[in-house]
Amino acid sequence: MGTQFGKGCHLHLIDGSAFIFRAYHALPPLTRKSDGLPIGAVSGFCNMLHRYVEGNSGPDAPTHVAVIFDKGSHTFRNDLYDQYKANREAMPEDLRPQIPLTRKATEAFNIACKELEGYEADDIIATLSCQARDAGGRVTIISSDKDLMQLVGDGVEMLDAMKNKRIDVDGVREKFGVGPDRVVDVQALAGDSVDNVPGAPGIGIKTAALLINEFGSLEALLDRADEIKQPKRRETLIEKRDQIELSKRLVQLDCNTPLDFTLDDLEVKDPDPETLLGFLAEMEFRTLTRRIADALGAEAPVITDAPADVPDAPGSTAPEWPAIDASKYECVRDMDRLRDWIARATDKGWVAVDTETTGLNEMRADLVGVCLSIDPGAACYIPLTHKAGGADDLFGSDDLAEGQIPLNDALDALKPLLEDPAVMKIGQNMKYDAKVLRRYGIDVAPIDDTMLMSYAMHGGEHSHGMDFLSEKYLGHQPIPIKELLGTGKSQITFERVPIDDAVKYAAEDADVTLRLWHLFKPQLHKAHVTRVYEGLERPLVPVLTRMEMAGIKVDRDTLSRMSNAFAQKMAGLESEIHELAGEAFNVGSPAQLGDILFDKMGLEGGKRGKNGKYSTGADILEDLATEHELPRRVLDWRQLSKLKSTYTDALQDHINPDTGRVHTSYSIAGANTGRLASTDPNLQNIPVRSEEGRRIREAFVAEPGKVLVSLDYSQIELRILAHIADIEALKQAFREGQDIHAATASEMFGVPLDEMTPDVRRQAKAINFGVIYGISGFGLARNLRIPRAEAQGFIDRYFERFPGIKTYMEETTAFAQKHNRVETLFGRVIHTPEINAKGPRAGFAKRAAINAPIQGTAADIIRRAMVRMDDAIAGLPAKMLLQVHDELLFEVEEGAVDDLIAAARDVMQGAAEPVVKLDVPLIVDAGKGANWAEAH
DNA sequence: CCTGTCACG
DNA sequence: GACGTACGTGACAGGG
Repeated sequence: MGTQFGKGCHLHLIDGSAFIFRAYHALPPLTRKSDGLPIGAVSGFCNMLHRYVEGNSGPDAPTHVAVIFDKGSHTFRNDLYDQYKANREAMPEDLRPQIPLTRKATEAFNIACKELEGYEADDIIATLSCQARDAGGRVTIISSDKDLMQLVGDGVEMLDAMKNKRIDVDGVREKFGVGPDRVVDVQALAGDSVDNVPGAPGIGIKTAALLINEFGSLEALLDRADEIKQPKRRETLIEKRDQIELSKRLVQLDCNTPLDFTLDDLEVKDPDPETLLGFLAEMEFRTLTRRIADALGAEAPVITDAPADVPDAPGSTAPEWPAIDASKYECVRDMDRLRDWIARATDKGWVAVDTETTGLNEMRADLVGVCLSIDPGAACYIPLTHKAGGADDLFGSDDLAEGQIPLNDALDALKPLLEDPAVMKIGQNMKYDAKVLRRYGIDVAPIDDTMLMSYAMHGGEHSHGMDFLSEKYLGHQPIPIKELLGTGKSQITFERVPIDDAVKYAAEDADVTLRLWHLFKPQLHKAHVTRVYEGLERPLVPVLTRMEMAGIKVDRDTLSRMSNAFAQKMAGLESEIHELAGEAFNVGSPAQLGDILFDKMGLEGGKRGKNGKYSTGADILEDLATEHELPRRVLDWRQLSKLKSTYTDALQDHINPDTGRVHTSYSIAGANTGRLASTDPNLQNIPVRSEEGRRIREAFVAEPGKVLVSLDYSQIELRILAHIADIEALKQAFREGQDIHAATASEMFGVPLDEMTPDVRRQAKAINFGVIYGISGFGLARNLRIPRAEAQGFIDRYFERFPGIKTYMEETTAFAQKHNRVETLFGRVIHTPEINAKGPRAGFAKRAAINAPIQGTAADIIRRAMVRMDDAIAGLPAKMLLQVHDELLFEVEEGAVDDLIAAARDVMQGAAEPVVKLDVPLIVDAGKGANWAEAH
């Protein structure tokens, strides 16, 4: 052992990605029994590794071995050619979570596992092959990928593990018609549809080989292309020379990848039975565990058959868990202890993580401490930047408290753990912690999030905050943060909390989170929401993290000027209003306004709300406006007041001084239907409907040299309704690209499309939206300002023309009444706990139940688009900034606008597939401009 | 802290 | 027959 790689050595290089895909496609979609984790590909992968190891006896056995994986979707080839591998299908959603597990499997077999950001596995294989060959050793590449055939020769061979067929120089010649040294020339000409390498159109492998053999090399061929007799072929070679040369650079493997290890690190090692069997048992591979235990002469660990017994009732925790006891948590104050925790977490494969900070704004808050928890009851707090002097120290020293690991030392130690692909990081609302840590240079991954698990399983049932979940599912009330920080004016920040108190609070949070994870993880499967969680909730965390941290540039001067203009106009309106009223009062007070309108002025139609005050909503003032001038003035004043206070004033306070941009925060688990919600500030309700309001969007601008691009789904909810309720007439109208509201009106009222009046169309539009909302005669009447009976007549006629809609509404409410939930097309569950209630609440629940699958499916679709978007635009100088339910807003360099629109539109229009094949096309409209008003 | 109002999809 | 209703959000101001 320990000899240097050289003559007599034999290196095996396994193409890990090929193994994974083979395993995935060869096996049915197996899941782990206890929790439903998809596991088919990992199982096949382990079987293949095992078979490989078993077959490695004899004189030809390798002395060195490594499994090589791809890493990152963007490589230097994408820089050469942005369409490289662009038509690759997205990774199946149930495969993605298995990828890190195959790395872990490789390590469990004690085989070196190598990858390099920005490089394909093929390049690493090429580099190692060259190194091994130059050192005088032999190489076997275990793969059947033709892209690797250029490496064969001089002691380098390939082995197709499936067919157990060796590929040597003759094998390559058989496949390509040329020797390995000319394989890239042939590939450059023939191209590759799988990797989207263009090549020379009309020339395949056969012709390419013929030409290369005739001219000797690609360069000679291109230089002497005019000698070719066939005119078509000659022209192609001359015209497409650039494209062919680019293709060669794409297929040419890089033998000089910067590796951070040497061949000697790849020496064959025997597996450690305990590690390997432990991993296999954790995966619950019964047969394979037994087989390998036999082969190793070790005892097979017991894998229980029963799924983990998970209590659903509050307070009934698993019996082996210790009680939650805040006095038992460790305070980590030196590097030795920290390293110990990190080692234990790495070994375990998962760790609950919670950060403590100076505030709730992730873009501004500073890190104060980090907590880890590995087992129920085993949690620690690592204080980092607590200040000396307690909460009652009025002058609060700025010196750091004693006994804390220097921040940078701790972060350096934590970074490998938090970024380790083989260790699951568990959090409650992990986006918060990920954003904070991202500002300290740490990219937390992979992650699980108990808040999102609860959301996937219990959406609509209850909230998903940690305190609530702990109380309900663990029967434990965590220490309220108020006890540490106080409230109101005397509130302190976490850095002022004495470390001893902080340990109890913070470590408890990590402990609770870990316990919730243990409870929830196996339940996802039973609740049939694994796909939803894995595909629609969890992957959004890194996407939103990037969007929120990018922020959007907002021009303060524009807002400030508008504020002043609004203030002036409001002052003018206010004095007019006072004049009309005959006295001064607070226009902004609905109570005072009501008294003026209905008591003092004696206008008709005063309705008192439940607090005994007159109602003065916009619809009421609108009605009064025909009788008196004052209500119109109030309406105008209110509009300006809204625009000023909520937008032109408040938005300025949200401009981050460090970035000059506004960073919203999206809550993933905020809305019942699966929609996102935007807070601090809400950038999903920036005015657009009124001309005056829309101008606020002029303050949302692109950086110099860049453009804002907006893409939005056209009528997505109506399209989904047409699909779900299966309304042929609507589907047809969408397929033909008709104006859907006009088509509806035509169908309902028998008016030909070319005779349609705006008013009839408007009514049909109101009905279409009403249907999505769970239509009622009252609601439609109010919206259209028509008598209730007339509205009911419209609805009746609508149902007559589109009976499928009525059926959908009835079936959906019946389903909800029976199951207490409804579902989207993608399996998102929305609970409807009020559906069987008595009284008006049932009506609310019914309409919500009708609306939820439609709104929710639309929400799922744009979530899918967002999850795929990063990969789709990876090669472009563009960033996704905002989501507004059916719209995505990007900031992109001017030159790349068209490319971005094409790429993003593709993703959005195809976002339902392959899980759902809609009967209607999804159409995405695009706009661009220097600001959001122009782009939208 | 709750309510009314109003901005968005 | 009466009851109150279009679906989903978040922010701000007023008023107790």
